[in-house]
Amino acid sequence: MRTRDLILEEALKLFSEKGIKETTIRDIAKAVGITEGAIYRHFESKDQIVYELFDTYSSQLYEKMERAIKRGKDTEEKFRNMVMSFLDFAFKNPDAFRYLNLFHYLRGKEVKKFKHIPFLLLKDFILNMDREGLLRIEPEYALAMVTGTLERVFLYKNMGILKGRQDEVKKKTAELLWKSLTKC
Amino acid sequence: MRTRDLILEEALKLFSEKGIKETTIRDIAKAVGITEGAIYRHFESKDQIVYELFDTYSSQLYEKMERAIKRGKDTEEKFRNMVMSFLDFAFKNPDAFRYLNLFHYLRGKEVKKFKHIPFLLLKDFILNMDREGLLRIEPEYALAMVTGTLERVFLYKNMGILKGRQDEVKKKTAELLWKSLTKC
Amino acid sequence: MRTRDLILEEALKLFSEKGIKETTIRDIAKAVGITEGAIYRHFESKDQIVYELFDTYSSQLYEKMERAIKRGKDTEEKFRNMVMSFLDFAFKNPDAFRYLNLFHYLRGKEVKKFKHIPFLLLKDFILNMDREGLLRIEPEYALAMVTGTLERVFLYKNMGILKGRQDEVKKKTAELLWKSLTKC
Amino acid sequence: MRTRDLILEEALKLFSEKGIKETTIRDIAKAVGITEGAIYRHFESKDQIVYELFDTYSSQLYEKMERAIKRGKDTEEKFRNMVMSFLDFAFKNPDAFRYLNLFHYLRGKEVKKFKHIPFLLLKDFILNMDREGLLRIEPEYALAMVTGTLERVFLYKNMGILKGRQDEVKKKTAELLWKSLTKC
DNA sequence: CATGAATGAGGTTTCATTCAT
DNA sequence: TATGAATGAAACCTCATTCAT
Repeated sequence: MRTRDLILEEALKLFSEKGIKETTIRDIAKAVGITEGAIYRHFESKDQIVYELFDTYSSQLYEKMERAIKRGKDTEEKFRNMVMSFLDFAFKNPDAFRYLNLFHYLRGKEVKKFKHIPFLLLKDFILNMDREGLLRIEPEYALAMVTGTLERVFLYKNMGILKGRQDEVKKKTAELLWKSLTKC
Repeated sequence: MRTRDLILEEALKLFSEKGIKETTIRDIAKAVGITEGAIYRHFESKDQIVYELFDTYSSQLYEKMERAIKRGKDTEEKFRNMVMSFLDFAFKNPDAFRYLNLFHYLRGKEVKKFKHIPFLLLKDFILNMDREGLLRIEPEYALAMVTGTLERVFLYKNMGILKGRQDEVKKKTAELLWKSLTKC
Repeated sequence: MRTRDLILEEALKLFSEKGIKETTIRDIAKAVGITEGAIYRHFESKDQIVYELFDTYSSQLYEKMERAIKRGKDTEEKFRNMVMSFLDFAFKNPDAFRYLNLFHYLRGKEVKKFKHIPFLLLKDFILNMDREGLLRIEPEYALAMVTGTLERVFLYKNMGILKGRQDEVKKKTAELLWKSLTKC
Repeated sequence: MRTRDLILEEALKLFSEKGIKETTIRDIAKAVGITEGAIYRHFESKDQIVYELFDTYSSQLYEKMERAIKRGKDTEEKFRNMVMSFLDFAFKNPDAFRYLNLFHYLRGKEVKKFKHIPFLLLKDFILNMDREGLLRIEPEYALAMVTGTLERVFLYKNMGILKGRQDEVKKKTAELLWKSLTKC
């Protein structure tokens, strides 16, 4: 069953580099070192690969964030842990993270088939912060700021615009977001 | 020469809705009410349409931001004007804005063929703020926060997550970003 | 729109000779003298060709039989006319007739999408003969005998087993069936 | 050697239900509960399965009819026995019978490889009836009527159009055909 | 300027068959 | 004998682009 994983691995790489439509089954097969037909012994269709990759990694990120939140003593620590685990996942799985981001601009309704959407976890957390009276801005703006900043921090780190060690970046981003969101 | 503009108009709509690869020349022709062949009277290729749309709207946004900056008396007003003009463009041309965003995750090098990249204007502005000693965070982080937040504010407004009048949203976002970036 | 008809014509020929699954789009394209892609300007799919051919020719046969029945003065003449028009169609459109027969053994429920099924006309006619007290055998057996004999007469005529002029064959078959069905 | 028979059994079922081309080696393997490769331990190719099934069942039907004929005292009883044994086979082996019928409209020359073709037996019998002066119609028409009616009686019985016990149907059909063929 | 049929390359998928285990 | 992954050819279909009209 090694081949199946190889297919997923190479598909993820290619999808995140070139886009889903731009990646052909032949591209994937070539990357794995098999023929096109062989892929269909492991997956029913290209769509299934697309789906499975999304499901796997969004669940993975979701659970990582969930665990990170639980590890925190108070809301601030929970928030920082969550942000840092988010970036940790992105830095360790850049392809997967880029891949997950492909779905922001493409779908919407179809995403509801999936078990765990990290975005929803983040949203709940921030709504909770609001209920606790911690936010100095409306929660929707806070959400936009957190998700947007996190995505860009990853992007700019990967593009070389943002320098420094990963640990440092994670810490600084958590710090910066917490301060921006909460009453000074 | 009206047809040419109609083609661009419909192509923009379709590209931003379904994606570039997912939109066929036939789709565009049908939307305009002409046939496939006719498109090639006006454009050499599909790529040319893609290119021209990007060029047009990135220039438009760039110049709008440029003018907004000039209208400000001091750095704070310049910043607020820039942010607000950015969102103004996005709200008034949602298709164009979504379209421009398609290029963040797909290309990179190829973007260098274009005259005016709004991102570069923003970047320069923030570097300048840093030089003036206004930032309380490193400029790369500031850049990530501004670009990310702006994109998400637009996205969430369009998805209905973020409510309120456009004017209000623009003002609030400018306010929030300025406060987050600068020393309290 | 000539090409569209040519495609139908050649598809009919090939389907009736080799079978539907055994005939490829490429076979049809080659027979017409165009490329495979061109077929899809005229038809959405292979299935649509299959469907349209069935619809066209089953309607045609149905209506031909309907007119033939109307031309008869009494039941006997109506019956003979119907049988003869059935064979007339088969002899003049052997491919179409063979093609229609392909569906006896393949489908069943799906056939209900079609407007005019010759079989149903025949069935009604024979049930009517029964109500008039003309049959010496149960109507279901009469139906089996008529449909079965007609199909085989066509088949054997085409295979050369059954000799003689078409007109003769039509008349003899009508005679033979009428006598077999009715009280001597 | 049980597996070999199971393969034939399931292949027959699938072929007669869905058609030969429409049935894959994988379908057969799954139905038997083995894998694709295993089939090739027992058969050289799919074609061999197709061939062997035809050979087996056409011989079986042929011999059954032969024995039935021998059991009759005079021509009428021989004829009735033959017809009834034919239907008996069809009712007891509907898949096999449907399968044999697939070959009427598909092949022609290739059928000559086979030892025993029931059709030829029937043909000889009827030519003999003609020589004995028993037929009131030309033998080719008689042949068409017999083969056609038999096939349809089976078909309509299976489809539920023709009701009644199998024994009854067999007897009635034999009666009806004998009367239709011979001088009253 | 416009039509729309046609091309040709390439995409996804299917499937009989082979082969290492 | 059996497995099941892999092959390779071929099937259906798509689509940017060309071209005669």
